[in-house]
Amino acid sequence: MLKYPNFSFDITHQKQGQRARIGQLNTPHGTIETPNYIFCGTKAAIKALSPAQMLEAQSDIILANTYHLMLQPGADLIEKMGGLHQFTGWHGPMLTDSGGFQVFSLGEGTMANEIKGRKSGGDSEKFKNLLQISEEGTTFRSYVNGQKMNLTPESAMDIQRKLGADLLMQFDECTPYHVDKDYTARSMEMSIRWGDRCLKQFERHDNGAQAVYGIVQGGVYEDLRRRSAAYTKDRDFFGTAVGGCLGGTDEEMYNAALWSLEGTAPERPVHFLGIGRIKDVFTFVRLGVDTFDCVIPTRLARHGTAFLRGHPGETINLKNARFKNDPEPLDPRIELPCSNYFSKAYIHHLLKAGEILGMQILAQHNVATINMLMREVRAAIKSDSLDDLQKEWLPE
RNA sequence: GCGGGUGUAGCUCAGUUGGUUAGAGCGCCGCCCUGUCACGGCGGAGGCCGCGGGUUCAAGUCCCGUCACUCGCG
Repeated sequence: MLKYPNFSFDITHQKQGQRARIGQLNTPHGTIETPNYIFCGTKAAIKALSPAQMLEAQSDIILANTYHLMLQPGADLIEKMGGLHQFTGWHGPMLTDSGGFQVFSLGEGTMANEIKGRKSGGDSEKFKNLLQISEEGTTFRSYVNGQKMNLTPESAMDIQRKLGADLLMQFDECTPYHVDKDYTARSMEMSIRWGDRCLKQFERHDNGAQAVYGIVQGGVYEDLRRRSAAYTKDRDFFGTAVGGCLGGTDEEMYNAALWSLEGTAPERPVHFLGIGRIKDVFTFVRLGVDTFDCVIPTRLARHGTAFLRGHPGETINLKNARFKNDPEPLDPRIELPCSNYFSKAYIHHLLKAGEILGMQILAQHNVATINMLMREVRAAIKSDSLDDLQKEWLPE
């Protein structure tokens, strides 16, 4: 039985009858307060931001991706370089995703495209790299050099062991949206078997430095979600992650998450894979989610969009002409030049001129804003004032 | 002064032997992005085709004139 001696999750505050909670997630590379947000450094880099800039923005934890790093530069090299912490210079807690999502995204394109029936923006050639999904695992072509590669539950765990992050994900299949319940059920059952293989492989090399999360699948179907949740609860996972397709609407997403979380082990940390707009944080913190990860803060930043506290709709598009003459900074409440010094006019100009600095400023601003959100959410859970805080962040 | 070239979208240019609502790239305006193959994706606005005549059923395309810019020669 797996014990995870160097990890623990302490729930320090939870009001009777509510799922929202404050916790401390302890890892060999430090402790983070939860709820918290894990920023995506897919290829062992937060796009446009250095570790120092991430710390300035008060980030606690980041994530990297098995799939991308196995292709380039390879898990063996990162192991040789001392693991991800040493390699990247990020010395706080880290999580690695298992590569399961890429099995899906390479076949289908992005989640949003798939749900909305778009096929990856017209360039479907880009997404024909997936060769096969079978009980054994997956076969695909490297987007780096076209080489045929494969990923199995065992190899996903071995690679994550070499990468050396603190928190690991089991290998799973992220079930698409446009498949029937039968396919979703079979996919979920396979992810369960894959989860068992992951735990077995993990245990074989376990040295206490890492901890594994099981992933709840089951698409948008209540019985499948509950069954998958019961499975993760029964196994020796350190944490529970909610993954897969959650549906196309807020309501579908809420239900899928609810069904996933109601039956999971309440004492384990809960991670919500791939979700993380401001409204989602408010919604899912109330369901007991402890950590989020999402590419949205950094991707939107690179595309010119800033998260803004108290702005209807969460974001503003700095490329809009209305900011051309706007001398005000983004948000004086954040004590960083990215938010309280540079004018919107300047950021607008940088984006229009194609200067990298524009993306850097917005990326750090978005990260800092989300971190401010998480701090305030934690405080609000403690003082039982989430509703009021939500009104401040998301006015009508 | 003589000879040649060029004038088409904000910019740089395509526009077949004359033939439907004149195109592209960039720029401009806006929308999109939820376990990142992503400084990306989608859409929109915008043209007395230098100007004036003419030939023709039909002219951005041919002819004449004119203006501007440009190159060469005096």
